[in-house]
Amino acid sequence: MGVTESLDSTRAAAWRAYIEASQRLFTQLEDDLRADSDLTFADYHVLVLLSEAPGQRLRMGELAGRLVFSPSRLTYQISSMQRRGLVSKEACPDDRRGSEAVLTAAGLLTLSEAAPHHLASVRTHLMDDLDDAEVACLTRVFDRLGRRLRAAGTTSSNTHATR
Amino acid sequence: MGVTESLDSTRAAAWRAYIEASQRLFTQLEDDLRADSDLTFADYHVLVLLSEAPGQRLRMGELAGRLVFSPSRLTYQISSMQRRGLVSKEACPDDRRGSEAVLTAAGLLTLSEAAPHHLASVRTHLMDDLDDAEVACLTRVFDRLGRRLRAAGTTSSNTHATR
DNA sequence: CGAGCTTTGTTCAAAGCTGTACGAAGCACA
DNA sequence: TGTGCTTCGTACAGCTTTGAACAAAGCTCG
Repeated sequence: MGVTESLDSTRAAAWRAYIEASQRLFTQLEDDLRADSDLTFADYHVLVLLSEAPGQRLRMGELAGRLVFSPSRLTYQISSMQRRGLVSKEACPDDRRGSEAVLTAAGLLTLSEAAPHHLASVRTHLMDDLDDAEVACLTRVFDRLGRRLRAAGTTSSNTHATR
Repeated sequence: MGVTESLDSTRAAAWRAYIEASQRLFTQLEDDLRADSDLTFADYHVLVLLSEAPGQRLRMGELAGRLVFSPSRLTYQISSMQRRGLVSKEACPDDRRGSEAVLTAAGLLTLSEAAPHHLASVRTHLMDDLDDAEVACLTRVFDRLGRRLRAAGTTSSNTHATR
């Protein structure tokens, strides 16, 4: 019997469906990805972001921000990828504190081999089932949400009205 | 430029927005939860599921299935909660292989203290910003997705049309 | 019954992730 | 120029998660 009151029942249902399905979707995509490529979801995203960046390189901090990774997690992630030859790390020319992750040729190759499978997997598990209105709705909702959370994260402070 | 071709651009945008915002949302909720309760998102969900189950107890497998946890992860999760007194573990009467997790009084109390804060956090970070049509859309989309993935998981086999 | 196959949950080692503490730079302003 | 504050990324210790290997029951059919 419901501790769930305080979220009206249609919203509670939405919330649960969203959580559970997302969880399943992410694990499914990870599994597929690993089945045909030796990459993690995280690895894949690093490769995508680097491949799109000018010079195929990004500052650690920038990368961490976009991936929604803690700094230490990113350090770990990148050194793991470095060991496997997917990226290299260079000192940042204009800020001697910083370093940047750079996509290697091997990394780009790996990405280009993995991408078709991964995208197919995204399509079959998620996108093929959505009509255009639904896609539009998701985009609207999650764009807005992402913007709000990004903003909230920047301006410190714990703003969920608890008292 | 883009390895992203093969997903039309509106869908690619939807996909990215969804991934990033979800990631941010989950971390935000974890942080809030931990800030006012000593619980993890996982802990919280275990407590909710047990509190709703008849007899406030569930088989390990059942729980793992609903949480989308691997068996070993659930074993670890439950023993951690057991150490903290939130649940206990009993042998299953009718199947001597099995065991069930049982909610303790302390667990229930902890949940009832944490729930209002957590639900407030879900509201302010997500739900308050959604109009009814959006809620309906999310429910429809993720319900369907969840059902499909649940089914796919059951009937083994790797069905993402790769070849 | 009882020989094999399946299901349940745990264990263990290896890998991943978090938070805290730091060292090294930059930056501001007297 | 130098003193203190901030930002960048890393290091390390400890916890979490994963996957493979298992033991213990159940189940099926001859």
